Amino acid sequence: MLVDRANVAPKLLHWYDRHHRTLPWRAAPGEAAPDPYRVWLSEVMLQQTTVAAVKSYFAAFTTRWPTVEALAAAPDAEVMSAWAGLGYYARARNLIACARAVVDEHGGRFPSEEAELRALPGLGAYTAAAIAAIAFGQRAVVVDANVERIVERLFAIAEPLPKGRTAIYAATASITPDDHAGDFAQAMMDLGSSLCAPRKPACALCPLSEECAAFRAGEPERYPVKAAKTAKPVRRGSIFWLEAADRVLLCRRPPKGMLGGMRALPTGPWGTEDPGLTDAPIAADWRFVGAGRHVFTHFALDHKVYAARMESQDIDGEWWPIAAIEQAGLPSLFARAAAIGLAARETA
DNA sequence: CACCCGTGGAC
DNA sequence: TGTCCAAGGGT
Repeated sequence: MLVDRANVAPKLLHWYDRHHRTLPWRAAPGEAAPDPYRVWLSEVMLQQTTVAAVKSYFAAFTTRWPTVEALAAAPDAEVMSAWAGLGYYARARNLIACARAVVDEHGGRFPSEEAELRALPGLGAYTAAAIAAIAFGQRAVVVDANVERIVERLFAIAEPLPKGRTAIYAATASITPDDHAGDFAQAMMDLGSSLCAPRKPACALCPLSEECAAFRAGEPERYPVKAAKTAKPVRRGSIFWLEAADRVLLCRRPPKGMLGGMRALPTGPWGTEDPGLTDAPIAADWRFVGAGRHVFTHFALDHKVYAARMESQDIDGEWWPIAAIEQAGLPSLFARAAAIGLAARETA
């Protein structure tokens, strides 16, 4: 027996009326659509990032830059610093570019058509569809990891990703309603984050269990089917805490690549061997003050932190007041290294 | 298509 | 402690 496609959206939307999450960027079901700027900002922040992590950043950004015009007018460095700690920093670079494109090319208003949204920096297939549906009430097929998992279970699609995406998109399209596509998409997210979770789905409470092929087959946890992961290599590097007159030397990372565009502590390239003091910014009386491991998406970095003082500030870089190091906008790796340098300073 | 790109919480 | 993974996009 096939899934009764016509039943899915009504059942899901009814469940959403009762069980929807209340979130700062979201309208309650049936309410007027929220400000497209806020929808866009939240969707970009939520890319591969948890709701819990996003909340404080969303509040800070919308307080400081309430409109897309305000954000477009902000200096790059301020936006990058405000994003520090949230990760995937290409999103922040694209956020700036997108805000300026909306102001310069669209008169400060986000386009309402999915295809036009898709052409903006940082907006891929998912985000463009989500904004079109949530902010503009368009019928758009919104497919993220939650939707993929739910749809694979509903239709028992066992073909591994990414090859299975074609079938998943078609199946999602077949259950997406003409009206309330925004609520439908958000309902799928809420269902995926609660009942239809990756592990131990709560099928007994699920409004779609009667329609679900995986549930009827007794194997909901079979999905999603994923390829095996490869082990993360370990790289090694040194990070340098160089201070002079109550300031510490910071630099800015190259615009692309790891932590691109972010303020940072000096560090050489990261490789398989411990570089020691090879890439130190200056010859000095360096002392080892601590070590750590930071795990990135596709490698881990074992790093050592070295500290030194010098008399002059005669070296290229940005001499940042140590007392304000928390405001430097350092990504987590360097924020932790700075904490090590700071602690060593107090015991020196 | 395969690979690159962060982070912190849950288990 | 290790593993998985969260509202993906760019190249």
